[in-house]
Amino acid sequence: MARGFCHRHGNERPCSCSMGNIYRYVEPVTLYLLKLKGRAYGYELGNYLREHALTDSEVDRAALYRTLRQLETNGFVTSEWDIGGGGPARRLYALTQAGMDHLAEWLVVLRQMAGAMHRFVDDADKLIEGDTKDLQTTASVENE
Amino acid sequence: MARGFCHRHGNERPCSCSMGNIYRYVEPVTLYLLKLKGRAYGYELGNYLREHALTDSEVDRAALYRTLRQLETNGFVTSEWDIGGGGPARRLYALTQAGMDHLAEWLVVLRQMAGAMHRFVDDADKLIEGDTKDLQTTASVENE
DNA sequence: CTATGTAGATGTTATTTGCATATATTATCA
DNA sequence: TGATAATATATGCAAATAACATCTACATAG
Repeated sequence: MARGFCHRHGNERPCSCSMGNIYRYVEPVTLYLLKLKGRAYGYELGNYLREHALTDSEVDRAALYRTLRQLETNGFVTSEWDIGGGGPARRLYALTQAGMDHLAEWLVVLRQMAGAMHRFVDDADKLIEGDTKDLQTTASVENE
Repeated sequence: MARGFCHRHGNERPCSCSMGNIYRYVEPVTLYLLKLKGRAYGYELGNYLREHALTDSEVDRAALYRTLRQLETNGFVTSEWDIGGGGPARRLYALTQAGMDHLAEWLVVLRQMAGAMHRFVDDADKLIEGDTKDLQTTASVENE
């Protein structure tokens, strides 16, 4: 639980990397990407994962592969080998109906969390108004 | 990573308890409560923690105590024993300036995360429109 | 004196993650 | 041809976290 600025993402603003480990929400984002792409393999999904990430923390490829296997165990995705294309064999994943429903469940949870987080930040902002230096302003000035 | 409805919080809606373990954000909420209450002891904070929680998951008292000690180690709070009042001795905590700044850092991070989460949910909602049963509607109907 | 509630702390175990590494196939280029 | 780079999946292990149970200690009600 070090201080908020991390070496990976620079010093413009506090970064979730350095606020203690925050879950990376690999599962919902993976389900979403699978729905978006129709069918895809792990390595490919790994390339889209970052731009849809919910935190600053990058998702480890190992975590993604493990998540996909777990999702399959739970019946949320199916997979089959794709030997055809160039390069090493790929395990093609696709969402099941259960997976679609599970994504919908995640959305209910995440909407709730986003709301709670937003309210918390607003409340806290009102509370500390003036008592701390404005981090964003300070940082953007430092960056000129 | 069981399905989304949990035994602790009933069946009205999917619950973060059952979506795999999601961090409980004990640290920022603790910092916020300390700022709000001025000075307080762990057991007391434990009673307010739930209503300010960012997830459905309840916070373990042990986790709260450990977080407070950790915050002290990092210089974000100070503590002293309060022997005076009836009952067992209480360890009274108070925020330091560094703790205030750290809370401000958390707010930057959480605001960012809340935004990302909100956008994610909106995007995904558009994507799955119609493909899944509407969980909230279904649940509220089931509950009549 | 026992039970209960308050208050804080610790130990054990399980899960999750990050990092390093293994393995295999194809592509590229000298 | 041989070296090596890129693609693709997977596993082992250490460290961090979390849940749950347990423990000490004090006060008060009955």
